[in-house]
Amino acid sequence: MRILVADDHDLLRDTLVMFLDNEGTIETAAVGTFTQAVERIEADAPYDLILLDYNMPGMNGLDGLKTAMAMGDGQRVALISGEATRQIAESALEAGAAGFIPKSLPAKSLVNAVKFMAMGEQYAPIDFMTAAEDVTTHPLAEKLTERELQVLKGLTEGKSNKEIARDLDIQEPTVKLHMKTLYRKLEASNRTQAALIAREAGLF
Amino acid sequence: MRILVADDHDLLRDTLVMFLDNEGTIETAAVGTFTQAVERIEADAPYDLILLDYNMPGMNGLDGLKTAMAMGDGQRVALISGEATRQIAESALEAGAAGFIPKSLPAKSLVNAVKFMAMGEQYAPIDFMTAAEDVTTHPLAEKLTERELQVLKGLTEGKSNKEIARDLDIQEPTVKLHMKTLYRKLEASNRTQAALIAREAGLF
DNA sequence: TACCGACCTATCCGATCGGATAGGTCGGTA
DNA sequence: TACCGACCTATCCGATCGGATAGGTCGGTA
Repeated sequence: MRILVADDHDLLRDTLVMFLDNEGTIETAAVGTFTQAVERIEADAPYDLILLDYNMPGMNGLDGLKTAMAMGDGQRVALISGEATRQIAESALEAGAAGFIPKSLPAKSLVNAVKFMAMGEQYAPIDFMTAAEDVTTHPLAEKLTERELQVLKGLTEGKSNKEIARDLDIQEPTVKLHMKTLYRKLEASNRTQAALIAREAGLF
Repeated sequence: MRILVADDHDLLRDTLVMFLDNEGTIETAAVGTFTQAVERIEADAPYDLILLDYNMPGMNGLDGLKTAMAMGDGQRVALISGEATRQIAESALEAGAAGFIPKSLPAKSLVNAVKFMAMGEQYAPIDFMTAAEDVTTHPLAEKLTERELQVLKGLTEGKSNKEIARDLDIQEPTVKLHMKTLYRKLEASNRTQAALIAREAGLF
């Protein structure tokens, strides 16, 4: 069983490699950046499982996950992260990741999860996926309608009303209507404040 | 030598405890939240060194550090973090922390650092403190004049040009001038983008 | 059926923004 | 002294924003 670990935290790498090597049946490789991971996969594929740190250099969030999954003959790739939200975990699993591992997991569970995934299963810690729910599904987001969220997303990308209208295929006055509602709900007095509040709340 | 580790990442706790216990001369206790750490210190003080995770529940950044240091007869406390910036590390050291440990450290160095600190020394990894310097003193900030920074600060607070002008005691046209220059330097096409870019870069 | 919430459109208008143009002060340097 | 960069002010104008007012569709529920 061959596993590749890519994480810029040497400590996690060292630990994981040590625990996995102790299993006897597992052969572990480890690198510290996404670029190195890509090189390694190109030279050494296929792996039974690849673990990618969500916050490592070059990773660019889920982009790196998708890139890695597309490599070779369709690699099994799992995300590992200390800070990622439940939303990110869900997006990763939807995108076809082999699993999601929060770094808050005990070493033993972590090793078990890795073996589980290397055998072809999809893994995510139940408590993380459920417990975090209320916290992560931002209270703000619940107050907003679907359209308002779409408009807000455009705003947090620095777009003008006209651009947002074009992108959503609606008229500019409608965008303004949603903006007005958004300001009220977010307690903002202009678009810049609304954008900052949305970012602050971790939306998008 | 008695050491207390407080970190919500079970993996890190397990690893650290294992490595330190292997030393023979070190007795290690471990907890998962700041509240537990406080209880443990009250019951069990003094420790030769206490390691606190910067991002753990109840920690509230440097507040937890200061609280812990003030306990008992003046505890020696070090910060450990996976995500903290150089600025945070410096603030911690200035506040009198025994040291700062980024989680990117290899396991061996980490254990050595802990022992070093437990013996009364102050520790911080040289490369982290220097290498991060250029990154953290944001390149953006260097390109901006003092006035431009003041105007940008107002913008990131969601203020209008008129409000910024009043606060800085200059005329509105002058604020607009600085705005125009800011858009050019930040490669933004409107105030919302400029505000988001500034926040993204960690300014203010 | 009556009503409601989410959504969409149109029109109007004052405020603000974004950019240009033209002028100035002041401290520091070739 | 001549020049430059950082800063400040004023005026103008088209574009955009923010808010109000009035009207509509459509699916779901009392």
